[in-house]
Amino acid sequence: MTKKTTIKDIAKKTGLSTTSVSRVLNGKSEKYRIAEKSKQIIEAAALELNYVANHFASSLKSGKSNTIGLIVPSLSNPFFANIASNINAEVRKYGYTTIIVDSDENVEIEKTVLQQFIARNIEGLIIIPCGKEMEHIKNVYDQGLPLVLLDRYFEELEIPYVSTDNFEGAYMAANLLINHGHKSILCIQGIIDSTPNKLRVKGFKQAMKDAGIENFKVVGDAFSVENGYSETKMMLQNKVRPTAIFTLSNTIAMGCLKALKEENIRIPQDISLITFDDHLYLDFLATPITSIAQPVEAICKIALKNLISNLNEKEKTVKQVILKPEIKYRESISNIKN
Amino acid sequence: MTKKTTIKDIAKKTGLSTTSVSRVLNGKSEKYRIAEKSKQIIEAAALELNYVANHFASSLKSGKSNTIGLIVPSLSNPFFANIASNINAEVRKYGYTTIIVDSDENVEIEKTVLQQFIARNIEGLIIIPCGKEMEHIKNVYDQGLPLVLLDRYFEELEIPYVSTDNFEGAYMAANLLINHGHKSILCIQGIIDSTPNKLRVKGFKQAMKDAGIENFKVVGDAFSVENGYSETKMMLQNKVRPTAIFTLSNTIAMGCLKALKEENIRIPQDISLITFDDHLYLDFLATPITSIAQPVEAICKIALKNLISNLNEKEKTVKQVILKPEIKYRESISNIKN
DNA sequence: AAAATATGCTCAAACGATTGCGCAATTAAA
DNA sequence: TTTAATTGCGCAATCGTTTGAGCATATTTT
Repeated sequence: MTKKTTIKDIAKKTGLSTTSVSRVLNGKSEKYRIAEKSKQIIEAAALELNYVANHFASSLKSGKSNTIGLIVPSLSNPFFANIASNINAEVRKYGYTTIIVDSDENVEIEKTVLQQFIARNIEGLIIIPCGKEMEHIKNVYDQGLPLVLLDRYFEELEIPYVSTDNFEGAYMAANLLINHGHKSILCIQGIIDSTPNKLRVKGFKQAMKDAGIENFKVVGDAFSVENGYSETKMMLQNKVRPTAIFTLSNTIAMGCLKALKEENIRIPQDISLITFDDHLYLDFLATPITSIAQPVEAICKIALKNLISNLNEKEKTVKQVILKPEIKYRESISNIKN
Repeated sequence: MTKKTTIKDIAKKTGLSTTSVSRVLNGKSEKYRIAEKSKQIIEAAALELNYVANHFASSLKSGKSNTIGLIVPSLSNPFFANIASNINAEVRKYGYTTIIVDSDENVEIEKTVLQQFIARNIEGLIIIPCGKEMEHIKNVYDQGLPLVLLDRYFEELEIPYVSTDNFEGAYMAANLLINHGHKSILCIQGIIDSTPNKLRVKGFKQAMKDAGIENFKVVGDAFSVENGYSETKMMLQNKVRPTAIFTLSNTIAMGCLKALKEENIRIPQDISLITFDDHLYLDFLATPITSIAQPVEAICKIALKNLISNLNEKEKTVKQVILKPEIKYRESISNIKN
């Protein structure tokens, strides 16, 4: 890069001090009584010299970075990509900049990124943790970094989060299957020790219990297409098959669909399917898939409101918000009552 | 945030100078002959005090940020989200950090973000421009910032890019329709003055011309679901309908699908469909949709290789790479020959 | 034993911005 | 006219690192 213009260059050119230049360029000319004329001269010079403030320098001195960090486990998961998009737009409204990083569902990367974020003096953090560990997050929170967990949170921690009522969502889903007469259900889960997964499984099991159904299974271990695919494939090896599948994420559902298609299993004639997470494309599938939709926009809006208020006020309030999911009823569930 | 540990704290604690601390912590203890013992003492202290280097300070002084910036037009578009995910992973391999920003298909935001990136001393830039303006990009490139355009580029500029052969892709798509006997085709395009769009339209028209077909139309103006939806809806008002639709992106296709479904138009019996951009879900649709797949992974890998080599060598080579797309043949095209 | 080399470490000046304090010069009040 | 208040601006320290230059002490070479 060619040498960048600094505040000094402008000072030299205008014959004013760097102090005045800085003040004008930060919109503090009123406060520090810089003459209107000087202001205009400085602004003109800045424009002419194509000045861009060095973020490092200003941030180093002022301690403000005007940046919100966002860590997501995987941008190739439409659910998270969508969240990223929403957060990004929302953050801008508050005058901050988002920097987004993909942790690739890898806790080590997550930790590294977190360090980098701190090194970059981010003012607030929105994070969808991988879900396996929490100490590092707890640490930065305790050190005073305002943050909000999204989607995956930690029940035992006193840290703000915004998520969906995963228990309820799964309970609703399972119940829907039950009400359609299903008595043999396979649940393909995601990351086993993540809170949403645990709660979804819990909700699922509770529904089973309440209905007195014992013929169910919970398998799988990742929120990925591969997991959905392989678990479905394995299930299909058995002579006795469940009548319905409940996938705990849209990626898992995608893998499941792939496996079913390969084996020519029809939905819902041969097997019923319901999944957590909604997506536009679910409507256009061979059989549109019923889903438990999370209120993504609301989650993002609330998370940000929450975060920003913690940024501004000293005393932190630990708001933990759980929003209700909604069933998007489509044609993937057959009624096999009697 | 509670006060962070600085290099000074470590110096104080260990009784050594900040210089030595800095050198040890940067892995330069060999080069500057710091005693092994001192090194260990310093490392232990850093660990104990939970030291994280202030990125602003070091970047300010050294001029290195170790950061690659990525600007995408919309993370809610799976195609771009996928690119972001790939780039992110690839960048990490080279030891850099990516910061991703979503420009929301808004040139003004794109300009602002670019300024912010410069203020943050990014060392390289990967950008999928909105596609409408290029001066600001040309400017930073001329000032020496290594960058690579992805997907959307500018033919007339001497700037590195990696993209797909859009002309060829569209030509192939159109030809496929023609070979199936289609003689009345609707093309729903994206951002009109973006290069990929222009080339796709050109390829489409060339195929029409080569086949002597005059009964075609090119409509639309955005790479969005809404655009696909409304253009399809409008088309459906007419008594005379095309026999095939060619959508120039997967978002447009999604909107198109929505409209077709609402009006109960079947694919491919009532109308055939082919789209640019592939996605896993296209396989599971009511009728799996034939697509022109771009080699996303290769694009990202090459772009990064390109960028990194420009980072390291002084003299820039302007590599402009065009990769071949591939047809993913599925069942969305009916044969209506004769 | 003196000279040369190696070893281990520090000084202090940057990097580019922000900011508390203070000082002229001008204007208003007494 | 003197004093007080206002206006307009600059000095210089500071943020946390990095780094060229240099300085003792210890070791090796002659």
